[in-house]
Amino acid sequence: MENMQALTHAQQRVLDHLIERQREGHDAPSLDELCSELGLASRGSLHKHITALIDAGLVAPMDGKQRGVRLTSTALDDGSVPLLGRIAAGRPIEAISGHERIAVPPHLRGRGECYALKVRGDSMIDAGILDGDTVLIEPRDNARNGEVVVALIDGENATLKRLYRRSGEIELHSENQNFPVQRYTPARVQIQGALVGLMRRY
Amino acid sequence: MENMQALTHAQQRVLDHLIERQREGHDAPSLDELCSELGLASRGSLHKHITALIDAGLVAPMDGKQRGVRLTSTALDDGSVPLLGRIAAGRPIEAISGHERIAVPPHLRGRGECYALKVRGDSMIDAGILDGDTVLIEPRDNARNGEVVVALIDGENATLKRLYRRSGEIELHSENQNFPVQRYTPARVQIQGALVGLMRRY
DNA sequence: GTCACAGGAGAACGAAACGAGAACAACGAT
DNA sequence: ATCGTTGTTCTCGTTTCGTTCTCCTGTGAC
Repeated sequence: MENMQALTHAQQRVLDHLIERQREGHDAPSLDELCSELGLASRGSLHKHITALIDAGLVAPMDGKQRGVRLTSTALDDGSVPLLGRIAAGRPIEAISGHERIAVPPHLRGRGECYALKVRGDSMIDAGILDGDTVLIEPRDNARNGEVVVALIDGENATLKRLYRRSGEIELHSENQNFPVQRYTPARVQIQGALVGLMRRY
Repeated sequence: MENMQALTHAQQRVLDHLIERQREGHDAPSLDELCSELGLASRGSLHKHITALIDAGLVAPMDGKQRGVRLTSTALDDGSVPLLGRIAAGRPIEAISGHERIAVPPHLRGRGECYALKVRGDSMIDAGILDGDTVLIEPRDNARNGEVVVALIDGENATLKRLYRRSGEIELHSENQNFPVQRYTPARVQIQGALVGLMRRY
């Protein structure tokens, strides 16, 4: 946040590799291991980059400890995901106070970043999405036919619905017989993300 | 949480081996046994690592006792849970090969130990439990009225059903109109666990 | 061209990790 | 009592590792 000067090419490459490593569950490496993984022949060069990353606050300082190369929480993926709010049919997303986060097992997440929403209401009950469930949303602006998406209508109302494209129109299906199918012109519907996972506690 | 300094390589290796051992049901080893299993030649070195793990709170202190190497509960709790098999209506649980485990966020777990099952079939679809979902089961031999349980009928068939007690009988409801309600005498129904969580990937 | 700079190679040093081995005390079985 | 096993503690040498240093090379700006 404070020392926000851009990283050089090589520093970025080291950081990317560290993040990749951690995502795959490897433990903290030694400098020699990192060297061979990065195709370097000298620890000294690598050490320069790591100290630069420490100065940038992206890597935790390793005070002489062996295998001390660890990512800082900012760059670190601790398996949690921001819980942004509640979503229901026909209302905008209700923001949840503060910056709450919720733990999510890796296999429920998509590839990239995603966020969580609490479901309010029974509008998707026939899709097995109940009131109180937590859904994981991968931010996207497009979706395949039949995917469940967070759709923003007229820039106002965000809802969780199953999306179909039919002859120039967009159909948003509530999976609940009591709710009618909604049809809109593509211009009115903006896709904000797609459903990639669900968690429920009993 | 308190003394959370990273373990060294060798310490981690010892800890991993101990966890593996315990998960496979072996009893507590002696230092010599551990040495040969780990490929070490000296008890002294191993003992140093074990005391380090004790300091880290991952192994219970063995005050001179023989075969006193026991793991702390925190060491065993890596946020994963055994994935025991698949469950469907009317068939016994299909064991899944090996000792597979699956990561589960802490808030989905009940208080104690629990395990995971993959759901096969649509018999609980109206309860929002779909084919392919992963359910978290807390082992118990009793349940409150209306809870979803893993019930073993006549010691043979395990199913996931909603349980009600009605006038001396036990009713097992499939949450699917196509499946009839099953009624049994209490003697024929054995409760194996209760549903505490659910995960689904899209 | 000169200059600055990013990037890498390699050597050297001190500290820590690691494992071997020996020695000793406590304990159990024979 | 005696012997073997086990936990514990110690020293010692080797390896690994982080750190620092100097030196070399390419590149872009001036």
